[in-house]
Parts: sequence; structure tokens; C-alpha cells
Amino acid sequence: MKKRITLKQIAKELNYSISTVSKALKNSPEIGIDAKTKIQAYAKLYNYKPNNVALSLKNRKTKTIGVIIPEMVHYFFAKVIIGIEKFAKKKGYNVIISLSNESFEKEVINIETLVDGQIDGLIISLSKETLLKQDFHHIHETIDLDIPIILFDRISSNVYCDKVIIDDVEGAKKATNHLIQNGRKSILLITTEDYVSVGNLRTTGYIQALKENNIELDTDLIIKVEDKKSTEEELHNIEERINKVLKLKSNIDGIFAVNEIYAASALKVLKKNNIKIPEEVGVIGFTDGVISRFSDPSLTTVDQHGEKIGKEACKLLIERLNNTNNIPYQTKIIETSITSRQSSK
Amino acid sequence: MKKRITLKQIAKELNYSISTVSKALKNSPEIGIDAKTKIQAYAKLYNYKPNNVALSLKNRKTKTIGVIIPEMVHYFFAKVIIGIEKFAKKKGYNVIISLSNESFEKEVINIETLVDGQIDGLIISLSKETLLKQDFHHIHETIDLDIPIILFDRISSNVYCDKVIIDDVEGAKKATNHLIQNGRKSILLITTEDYVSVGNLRTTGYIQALKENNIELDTDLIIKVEDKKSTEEELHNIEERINKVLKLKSNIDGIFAVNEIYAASALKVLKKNNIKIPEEVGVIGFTDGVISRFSDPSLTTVDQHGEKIGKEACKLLIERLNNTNNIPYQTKIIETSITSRQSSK
DNA sequence: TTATTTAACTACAACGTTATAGTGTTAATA
DNA sequence: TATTAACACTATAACGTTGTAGTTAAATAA
Repeated sequence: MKKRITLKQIAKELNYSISTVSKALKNSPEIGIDAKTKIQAYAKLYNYKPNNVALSLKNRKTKTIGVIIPEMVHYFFAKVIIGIEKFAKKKGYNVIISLSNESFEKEVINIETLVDGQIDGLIISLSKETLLKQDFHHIHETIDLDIPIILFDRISSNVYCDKVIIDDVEGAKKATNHLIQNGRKSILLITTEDYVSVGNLRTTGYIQALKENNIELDTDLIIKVEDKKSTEEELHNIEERINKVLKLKSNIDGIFAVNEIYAASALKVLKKNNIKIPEEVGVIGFTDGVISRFSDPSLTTVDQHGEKIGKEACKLLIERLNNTNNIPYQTKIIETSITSRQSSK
Repeated sequence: MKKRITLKQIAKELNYSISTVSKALKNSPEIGIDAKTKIQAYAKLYNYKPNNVALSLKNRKTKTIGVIIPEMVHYFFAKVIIGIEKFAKKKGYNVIISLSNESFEKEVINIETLVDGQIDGLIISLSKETLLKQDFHHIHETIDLDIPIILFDRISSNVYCDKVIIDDVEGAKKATNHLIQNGRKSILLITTEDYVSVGNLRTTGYIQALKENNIELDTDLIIKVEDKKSTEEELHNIEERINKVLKLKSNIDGIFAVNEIYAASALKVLKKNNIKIPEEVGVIGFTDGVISRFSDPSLTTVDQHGEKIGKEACKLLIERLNNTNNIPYQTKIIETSITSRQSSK
């Protein structure tokens, strides 16, 4: 109905020039007190708000941050977004979210669309496909266009930019140590294939923890899952594999899973086999999410502090946006912590 | 490094006017074949892309849709966003997401920021606080500004706009009937206080189903939870209340919970009391989420088809944006369906 | 040959801002 | 009294587009 009022309209109505109106509203000392009060009152009355698109064009910045994540239904990513959103709002930025859906192609398209004049900078967690392909031209091209990118969680050492990660090796070590300190010695690891960087690193942490505790590594105790979409079928597959190893190695007394889903699957299999948790087998997962909280027994997890990650990523980005002179790239490492629940005593 | 090239630069470089370049790139018949090929080649070489901010200013539309949801870590909202995002992308729209965090004030601020020239239309699920206050001035003001709003899930009949909802009464009826058809007669309802519209409607559905099946309503079998943040403490509280009723009414053979969390709590209490699920008590939840899928036993749920809701909301919005003449407001009702899992046989 | 059409361009305004430079008028200074 | 400074404003350009209305020069028609 009533479209938003512009400087032009105010100017015309009050018989001032557009410049005067603009300056009056900015409380410029150039403008007389009469004009100021009159203009400000009128603007308030008609609820004048500057048009941000015009401002974006003028200032060549949109005050908008783009975020591209592989998936939405992950508690972790949701948490990260909360962190980003909160910090961005506080700093006067808006957040545009895109989903790559784990596809390289969608990631490329999303970046292109966002970069087309809509955003000042990007925060991205790379898709699995991108990681697999090791093709980062779209990232580099964007950075070349002077649009800063912050990578988080799913990163690559082949990309030069700011990054926010957790110390996956350390986190996995903490998790494994947690089990070892409970007296477990035969710990099953459920992880992903090595091309998924986080899976890989967590495997490393597991191995290191064993070594530091003088426990011999038994490769039969490592299940590497092809990290596809978690369809019912896939889940069933994983459970089958866990079941097999459990039958084969009856002395297993601990399970460390590199994500919630694998941990939940482990719980299921254990219960089906009437193995008491945590008395007979202690279980710990990575990622603190809803599943962990509501599973039965509830899951001890390595908390990644997603909100903190989001906040730090956003902070790095905004710092870079405000700094015209090139500061060197940073990699922030967010500490993990163990959230102890029923599945480990 | 190399900022994006503009029409102006191309014009200068090739010694044409800006208009000629613009038209050449639009393949206008006004421009000669020589100029066209030269300009187009040059544009391609330097990867010319029109500046969307300039276009937004010119066309007075941003091709961006704003979405405001109360929370991010809800599987349902995540699903809705996926639906919105998919459809929006297909139609050339971008999506900006804001979180109200269930706060009226944040909702108001979010709308204001988004409306300040960034978006063409809004898709909103109202915050609990807004519903409680019944204050919708911010919604109405936005609509008055000619910025269409689509409400979904958390709506109010006091707002006149397009809406997308599920039939909560019908869904709750389906759920209750599902239990009744399994031979259950004494069904515990775990719902919210009445001011939460969906809780209220689902309660109604429960009552209707009982009536239609000639089962007498026992108000002792209805637990109404104050719907606050689900802190560990709150959860414990809910479990306590369920436990009490369970002890009081030993003949309970079914439980219908109006959301996943309540359903998960119910499972926990049942298991603690060594009550067999689904043999002794069948359980069904509302909202198909991760918890339901990974709980033990997995939960039968009423699926709200969040993605569909998102898609329909987005569709309604884009239709309205493309239709200058005022079409009457619609309310789309998305069918629910029961996803049968282990918790009910 | 002169008038008219056509082709192939260019100029300009506008979208809504803001910063810089410019213009009068009045008051203060030399 | 002439010069300058202070005040209170206005004009203009620019951000990057696009559509409309010119403007040339050559080609065609009368």
C-alpha cells in the first residue's frame, strides 16, 4: 500500500534539497537547527528508513555474509549457524544461507550466485564431494575477486584462507583416553574412509592415544564406513558391520564413534546383543547433538562447540572485511570438551 | 585483487557507450553484429556479471526471500528451510535466514532489518512469545508496506495473509486412532499448555478421536507442559510428571506426545519402569525427526512433511510477488502421514 | 536532388544514497 | 569601506544498471 518514503519525497514535501535532507538526518553541523528539527520530525513521522540497496550500491558493500553448509539437518551445522547469526547481527550484518547438499556442483553454483553482488564475504564448510575431488578453483577464484572466505570444519590444507576448526586429533585422543581411563583396553573405532578429513584426523587421534597408553593397535578393531547419505539401508549396513566385529572380538570393552549416528548405531547393536552399557562396553561419540542427548542410554560425546566455531568464523570474516590491508591468514582451533553422559561411566 | 568488471569499463576499453555495451550483452537488435560480437567476446573473457545490487536498485526488487524461524536446531524447521531453499533457488531467489529465538522482540527487529530494502517477501513461523502476546503489529505493518508475508506452522487467525499449515487436529486424530486401532484404550496425552496453537489443536484432535471411538475422556490422562526451553532440568521435570501419572494410572496402554522430545521422555520413563514397548504401551510422537529415528525403540510419528511445507510457502510467496493484482489470501493445508516404527505395533 | 527511412549507435534519466564542491547571504574583521 | 569568514544551504557526481529518447550517417524513395 504505502511504499517506503525516500529522501527525495521528504525534500520535495518540505522544500529542501535532497542533500539538505540527507545531512539533516545525519545530524550534520552544516544544517541549521530549524531545518534539522523540521526534517527529522517529518522523517520520524513517516518512518523514514534509508534504502539499504542504495546504500549497498553506494558503499560497495552489502553488509551481508553468505554461509554455505553441506547439510541443514545436522545439529552441528545448525549450532554453527546460530553462532554466526548471533555475532553477525551484533555487528550489523545479515546472513544468507545456502545448502550444497554435499554436492560439488551445487557448491560452485551457490558461491557464484552469492558472489554476484550480494555478499561481502563467505563462510563455508566444504562438501564431501569437493573434498573427494580436491577441486578448489571456485574457492580461489572467489578469493581472487577480493571476497574473503572463511572455511570451517570441513577444510583443506590446499586452500589458503582463514579457517576455524577443532583439533580433531586432540578431540579423538581425549575421547579414547576417556575410555582408557575407565579401564577399557580393547576399543572399537567406528570411523569414515580416510578421504573425509575429519574422519581421518580422528582416526589418527585414536591411534595416538593407544600408543601413548601402550596399547597395541589392532586394525581389526577399526571399522571404516563409506560416508554416504545415511539412508535406512546404509544404517542397517553399518549395524551389520559393527555386529560382525563384536562377535569376532568378544573382548571389546569400549567403542569410540566419530559421529553421533555411528555411536547410536553402536548402542543399538550392543543392546540387541544384551551387552550392558556402560558396564560391559563404554561408548563415546563425537559431536554433541540431539541424538546423543535423547538416546538410551544417553551418549557421552566430544562436544565441538559449534556455536563457538560459528562465532569465531564470523569474527574472523568481519575482521578481514574491516581490514583493507592484508593480514596474514589465520587458523583458529576451538577446544573440544567431553560431555559425560550415561554411555560411559 | 581483480575486482569485477563493469559495463563502464568494457565501454571505455572498447570505445563504445555504456548503453551500447548493455544492449549488446542483452542481444538487442539495435546493435550491429560487429559491436555485438566484439563486446560479447570481451565480456566473456573478463567474466562480466551484472551487479545484482545495481539491478535490485533499478528494478526495486531484490530477488531475495527472508525467512524467520523461532529455532534452528529443530529438525522440522531445518526441513522447512530445505524446502524453501530448493524452490527459491529454482526460481532464482536467494534466501536470508533469521532466528527469532522464540522472542517477540527479536522477531520484530529481524523483520525490520530484513524489510529495510533487502527482501521482496517474508516467510515466518511465529515465536512462542508472539503467540502468547498476540501482538502482530509488526506483521501487519510489513504487509502494509507491500511486502508479502507467508506464515507457516505457528500461525494466528488474527493475521490476514497466506498461510501454510498442517491439519494438526487431523494429524492428532490419526495418531490417536493409530493407537486405538492397535487395541489401546487408555491413552496418555503429553501436550503443551493451550496458548501454543499447535499443542492446543493436537489436544483437540486427541479428544475428537476418543469421542469418535466412544472412549471416555479422562482428564487425568492429559499432561500439559509449560513449553519452555528444553533444558536438562525441564526434561527431568517432564519425566517426573509422566512417571507420576504412569504410577497413578496403571492401565495406560498408549501414549501420544505432541512432539518428539515429549515422546522421547515418555520412552525413557517407560523403560525405567520396565514397561515393554510396544507390547504393554504403544507410543507415538508428532514430528518426524532424528530423535524418533534413532531412539530405542524407534518412534512411530506423525510426519509433518516439513520440506513440502517449505516448498508450498515459497511457492505461495513467489506467486504473490509475481502477481501485482491482489489475489485473495490462501491457507494451504499439508497432509500429515504416519511413519510407523517400533514403538507402536 | 531532396526528403525520408533505416541502422547503429549515444545521451540521459532514473533507482536512493552520500560526499565534495559550490553558492549566496549575513556578520565579523581589517 | 572593502575583505573575509561563517553559516546554511544546494548542485553535482558517483555507485552500476536499463529503457527511452535522441543523434548521426548512410541508404532508399520520391
